[in-house]
Parts: sequence; C-alpha cells; structure tokens
Amino acid sequence: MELAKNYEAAAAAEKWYQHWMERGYFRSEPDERTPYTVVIPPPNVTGVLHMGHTLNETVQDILIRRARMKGYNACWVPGSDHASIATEARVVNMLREKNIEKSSLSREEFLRYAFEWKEKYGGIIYSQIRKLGCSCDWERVNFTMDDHYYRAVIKVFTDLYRKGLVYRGARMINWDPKAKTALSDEEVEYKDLEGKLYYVRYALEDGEGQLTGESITIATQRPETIMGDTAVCVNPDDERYKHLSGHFAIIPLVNRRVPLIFDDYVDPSFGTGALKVTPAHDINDYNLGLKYNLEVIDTLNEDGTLSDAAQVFVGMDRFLAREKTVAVLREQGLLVKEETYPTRLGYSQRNPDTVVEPRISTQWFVKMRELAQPALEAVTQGDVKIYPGDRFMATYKYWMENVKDWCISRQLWWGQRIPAWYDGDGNIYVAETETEALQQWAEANGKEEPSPADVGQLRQDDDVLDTWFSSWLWPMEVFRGITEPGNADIRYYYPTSVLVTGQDIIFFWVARMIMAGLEYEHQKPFHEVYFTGMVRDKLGRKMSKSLGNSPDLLQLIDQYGADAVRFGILISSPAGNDLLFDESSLEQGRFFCNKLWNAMKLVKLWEERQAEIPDENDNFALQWFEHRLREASRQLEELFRDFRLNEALKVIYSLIWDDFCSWYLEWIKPAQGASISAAAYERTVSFFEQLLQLLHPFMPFVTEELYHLLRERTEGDDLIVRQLPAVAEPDPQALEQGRLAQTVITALRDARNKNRLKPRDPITLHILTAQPAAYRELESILVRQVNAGALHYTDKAITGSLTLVVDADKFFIEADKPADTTAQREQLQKDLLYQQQFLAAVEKKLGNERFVQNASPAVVENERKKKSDAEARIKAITESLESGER
RNA sequence: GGGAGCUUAGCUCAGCUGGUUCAGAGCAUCUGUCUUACAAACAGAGGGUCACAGGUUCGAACCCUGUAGCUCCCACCA
Repeated sequence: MELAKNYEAAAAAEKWYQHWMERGYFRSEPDERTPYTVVIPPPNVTGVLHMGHTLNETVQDILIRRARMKGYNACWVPGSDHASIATEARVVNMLREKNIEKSSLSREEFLRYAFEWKEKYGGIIYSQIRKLGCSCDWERVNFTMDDHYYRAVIKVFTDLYRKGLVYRGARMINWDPKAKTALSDEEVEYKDLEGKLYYVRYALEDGEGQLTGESITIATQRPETIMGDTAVCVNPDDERYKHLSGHFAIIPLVNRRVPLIFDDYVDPSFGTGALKVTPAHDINDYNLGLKYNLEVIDTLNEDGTLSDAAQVFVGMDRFLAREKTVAVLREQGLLVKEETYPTRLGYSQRNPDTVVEPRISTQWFVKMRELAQPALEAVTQGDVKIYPGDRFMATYKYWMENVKDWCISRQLWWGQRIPAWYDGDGNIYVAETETEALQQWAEANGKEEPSPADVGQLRQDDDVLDTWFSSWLWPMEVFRGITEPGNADIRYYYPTSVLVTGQDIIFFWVARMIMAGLEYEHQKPFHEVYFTGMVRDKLGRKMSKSLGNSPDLLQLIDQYGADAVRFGILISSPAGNDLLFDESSLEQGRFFCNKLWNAMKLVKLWEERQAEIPDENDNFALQWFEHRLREASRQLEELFRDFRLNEALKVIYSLIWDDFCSWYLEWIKPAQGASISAAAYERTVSFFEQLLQLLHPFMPFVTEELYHLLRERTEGDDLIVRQLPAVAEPDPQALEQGRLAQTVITALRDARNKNRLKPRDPITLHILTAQPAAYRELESILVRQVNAGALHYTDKAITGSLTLVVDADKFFIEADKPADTTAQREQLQKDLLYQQQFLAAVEKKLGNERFVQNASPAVVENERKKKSDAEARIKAITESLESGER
C-alpha cells in the first residue's frame, strides 16, 4: 500500500463521520447498560459556532466518547435555542433590508418570516457541530420551539401560575429601547465609562407659594429626565437644607412645583447633597416614590424618545434631548457646572450598543424564593457537584440566597406566547389553551360553558416568555419529561451525567435548571457540572465581533483539520480557567497528527520485515512500555475523574510523542536491512492500538483512520466502540529500569555533544558499575542510541576518556578525537556541589530529633534512601575527579 | 461598597494531602544534525529570590496575616 507523505485530515474526517453515522454508533436507546447522558447547552438556532462553543462541544464529545469506550450507554442530545430577542432582532433587520417594517406585519406574518429564517439558517450550527466530530445522537435533536417543547413551556407556566409562583405585576424593569422589550436583571451588562454630571439649579418656593429667591442645586447624569421629576430629596440631618422643610422646588423647563422631601437614603457628601427624584426612570427614585407617595411621570416612549408627558422635546431621542436640555438650562443660567464623572451604564446583552432604561411596566414574574431554596441545598449539600472545586459555591450561594423575582415577559413575537387571556374588565385567565381560558371565563361569569358567541370575549397577552423560561426545562423536555411524564426515556436518562457549560450562565441557566428539575422531576437535572473558562484572544481580550478577533471555525478546520482544532483549544484550556486562544496551539495539533501518521508509516514498514526470530533484544523495551502504558492509563483515570482534561491530553501527547516515538520505537527499531521479530511486531501494533484508543476521545478522526490502516479490520471493529481494557498495576521496577536507560542515554549524548563529537563519530563505551546485570539487557539499545562501536565493562577508570556519572555508575567515552575534559570536569564539580548540599540538607533533617519523631515513617525512610543515594553518587563523582587528576 | 480568584522560566500555565532525585510542561531561544517514519523532524542545552513583607512549622511555592498589582462576579450614590 502506498502511504501519503503527510496525514490528510479533511478526507479522513468526511469518511469516518459518515461511517460512524451509518453504523449508528451515536444512536442511543435505553437498554440494560448504565446510561451516560449529556445534553448540549443549546446554541442559538440561527447562530454560528464561536470558539467558546468549540471548547464546550469538544469537552462534551471527549466525555461522551470516553464513556462509550468504557461500556456506558452514551447519549448526547443535540439541539438549539430559539433565542427570542437575538433571533427576532436579526429577523427585523433582515426585513428592514427588504424595506419591510415589523410594525406593518401581523403577528402571524412575522412569525412566518421568522420560521423561514430559522429553516434557512438553523442548520448551520448543526453542520458545524458535525464538522467538529461531535458524536451527538442526531435522532434526538430538540429545538426549544418544537411543538412538544412549546407545550411543555406553556404547561409549566400554567402550573406555576396555579401554584401562585407566577404573577403579574407592575415593577421597575430594565427596558431595551431598541428591541422594545423588558429584560431580566441578568440580561443587563454594565460598562465603566466616563460620564458627565450636571449641576442644575431649581428655584424654591415656600409653603405659601411664594418664590423665596433661594434655590437648590441638584446633580444629575440624565438631565433629560428632569421633566419627570416629582420631588427633590435631601438628607434630614443635612444642616444646609434643614430650614427648607415644607418648601417646594420648581422644575425647570416644565415649571412643575414639587415637594422637598427628607430621607436618609441621600448621601450628603455626594454632589450637592440634593437629589432630584424621578420615580419613572430610576429604581431608587421609584422606591422613594413608593415611600412618599409621589406621582410617577413617565417621560419616555418605548423606543427611547421623549413622550408627551415630557412636554418638551417630545418625540426626540433621549440622547439628543439630553443635549438640548443642557443647552436650554445653560441659556437660562440654571446650569451651575458640569464635571466629568466615572460611572457605570447598563447595556442590553442582546443589543450591546443600547443603553438600558429603567422603566415601570406591567410584566410577568416568577417568584423565586421557594424554588431557590431546594436548589441551593442541592448544591451546598453536594448532591450536584460543581467543577472545578468550590470556586463557584460562594457566588451560587449568594445569588440563591438573595435571589429576586424573575421577569419573564418579553415584548416580542418570537417565542412562546404567554397563555394568559384578559376579558374586558381586565380579569386574567391563565390556561394551556384558549378553550380552557374561555371555560374559566364562562364559569367566572356564572355560565356552565361558553357559547359560540363568547369567542372573542378574551384577548390573549401579546408578550412571549423569556428564552430562559424554556431552556430551564431542557434536561427534562428533551426526553419529553414534561409533556409525557414518566416515559421510558426520562426514566432512563434523567438525571443526566454531566452538564458542560460556561461559568457566565450559572444564574441564567444552571441554577434555574436545578430549580425546574427539582420542581418537576423531583430530582436534580445532572450529577455534575463542569464549567469551562472563557475563550479569549492571546492578548486576553474577550472574543467579539467588533474587535474582529473571533476566528471563523470552519476556516480553522479547513486549515488545520478538526482534530487539530480540538487539540489546540483543549491543550491550552486549564480546567475552569479562561484560555488565551492562539493559533500556534492548533499548529501543534496538526503536527501531532502528522507525528502519529509517520509513526504508523514506520510500523507499516516493518510489517513486511517480520521474521520468527527470538526477540530477547526487545524484551527490555516491551516490558518497559507495557508498564509505562499502564502508568499513564492510571493517571488518565484520575484526571478524567477530576475533569482535568487538558492535563489528560498532555499526558497522552507526551506518552505518544516522547515515550512511544522517541524511546520505544527507537529501541525496538531493527537494524538497517534486518528483520523484526514477529512477536515484537505484534506487541508494537497492539501498543499503538492502545495509544490510539486513549487518544480517540480527543482526536477522533486521525485515530480512527490510523486504527484501520494499522491492520485489516473486520466489519464493526471500529475504534470508536472498542472498549477500554481494565487498568492494570504498573511495575515500578520496570519503570525505574526505563528511567535509568533514558538518563544514561541522555547523559552520554550530552557528553558527546559537549565534546563536539559528531553523531557519526564512533566511540567506545566503558561502564564501571557494581551491578552490570542492570545493563546487560539494554546493551544493544545503549550501543545503538549513542552510536558506540563497542561496549565494555571495566573495574577501573579509563584514562584519557570522558567521564560521566549517573547514579552510582561511571561511564567512560573513548573517541578517536582527544577528549577535552575541562567541560566534563566542570560538570562533575557542579554535580558534586549540588549533591553535597543536598546531602547536607538531608542529614540535617535526619539529625533533627523532632523531624524523626514527628514525620511519618515513610517520609523518614525516604530521607534515608535519599541519603544513601547521595552518598553513593558523591563517592562516584569524587573518584572520577581523582582518577582524572592522575 | 461587598465577595471570589490570580501573581511560579521570555510567553501560557501545571505543581492535588506542607517533606530539596520537585521547582516542572508546552511554546519561544541557543547548539548540533537532511541519522534507513517524521526538517511539520531528530539529538542536546540554557533559563526562575515561586509578587513583596512578616508569621506558623523540625521543614513552606504550598498553611496564616498584611501589602502591592491584575481579573472576575455581585450591588448600583443621583
């Protein structure tokens, strides 16, 4: 067979993904095995995968593939989220490009466009997930607007309403004037900015309605809201203002007379100590308004322009109105001063350029306290385990203990429409269907059932539900747990095994899933949560469209191959920490694929060169690698258990590159033109298979490809389903022997290098050791690896040679070239000094009675061993130095 | 304002229960090599006062306290 010079990623990926699909390896059905279940954090249906997703999906696929290879019934449920605000915004933009305004469409027409859009772009995200090699069960795709899912959301809303956990109320909410919708507190992102603080003078009137000639100066960042002022507030202990009790202030521009109120909410040291109170447009002012029964004047329209109530600048955008207001105030001499001021502004997470407005409106809320309590306990009591560590425990706890009610209505069309109907008197009927709502209405009006004429009596709420109100049901409803309670799937797959997600959505999603799971399934939704870090660019900045630092995943896959992308993103991703993404790590992944490819080529070369010859020369290498493999497998078990996946990958990388390729293959490589023993060949192929197996979850394509190239496979013998063997105990003796061989070889090569002996220059090697047996079985390896013409054992120093000491053994290198021993002697001196200091430290410790008494026997024993080892080495080095002097 | 975390080689980070064969990895750098799988490679090397100052301990990168710098989360004083 002719093998290509390099590994070709694209063709292999295409071929094997199709093969796996055809064989149905991703498919999962309940059976007698233990399930291992993962539900994907559903990405936005019309989105594309970014690097954060790439990391998440890769991690999930690694866990799923390894579980599959360990005999679990692995089930990974894919799907996507309707992302109401983001998707609706994109559809609105798309329509605008076609010169269609959303306002000119009916709800039904708009939704038709939206579904068209979803059909057109909704598949992109799935094809990208496939490109990455993810082994999802594609027969289980769920979308949060699927019919059953829609019904589940409605059912839960209705149920919570019945339980009194959902209610409608007027509240100060965060308003996105671009999307024209309410946002939950969590959807607001604050940015630090340089703001401006304007000092404005309000004239004062006494209780008789007479201007006093005095004035009071307030400080504000938002002068355009002064038209909504309904009070001025000062601290009751503020001496400057005490005499003004009972006075009124005159609001400029609108000449409104408002009371002066006294409340210790006001900080006398800030600004002028006087606060303008605008209950409609500030949460704190709103609370003051409630306390003092102030009028609420809403001076803004829903699109962020000034409303009729503002009286001036009506219809003008809020920011332009701010400039105009300032100009007028300045003209009228009411602007005392303006200063720059560091502030924070809230932006809409869904429209990042849009400043959020606090606004009063009637919305639907979920009462959180009762739901939060059990969800808090589930985590604090360890029922749900969070990785890494307890780092998020404190924040989770704090949030859950201080949780506020959740605003779930959104003024959009794309989403589950709130199942609440209103009659002409404003009474509310919540039901899963309009028919049921009408029935309720009929009963409330003393009828047994509604007559056909009554249809049209009720009007459904126009709003839809927050997307998170659907995604919090995800681990249940993907198995129809809400709409078909107790079905076979939900019983088998729930609770899921692990949730892999970003730490940024711990409150949006993770906490709420736990609440919903406990409420509706009476069980946690997952056993473990693994938080990945944020993917940043190599300068540590967030990936964002505006910075242009977010790479195109498909392009990266084209360039490096999916395996290399998976490798690159994972290798630089320490558990739970942010990772700085750098394409050089992808390159490292591509090189790794190539290394594997070349190793395979080498082994294949030997396939034709097998002979039934004794393999005693290879025993050493075979023994050593067997145990090295066991050792690494054990490590991997632990690392996987703790979700330290990047370390696991490093272990495998080094096992393959260093131990297998650089040492093992060189050790068993037959001499030029010679044959390899059939037994050693067989073991080598078997080792290779085991390595590919360990690596497979991380780099599925290249490993499957090589697995099939290594030898002929029968139908169904695919790496993806090959079961991992039980891990056996490694023999420390064998590992130690390997370490010794490597140390000796490296030291000898170093000595050659330092003495400018070319790799081709032959040498004669003499070994002075008390245990020649230890070297007998690696003689042939040694000779080949350091290019020695001959190897002898000796009982005395060889004069005129290079000397080096490894452990207690001495090595002498004889070469044609005269040896320059100066460097060698310096090295020996340096080693000697280190060993002496080391010994002194050990002796001091052992001489310390309190150490010997307090430390554990194993530690003391280890110190004794260190002592004797160091002594032996010092003796050997000293002897070498002395013999060199003679 | 409150809380959490971080600070180890030029860069990115490991270092889990304190014990000098434990100060490590990858990348980068330097030297040598086209050695019969791989120059996308091979063989080697150099490089660190473990942020700073104290303390606990027989013993500290690791535990405690304080200081400085950075990051994130929460709260939102106009």
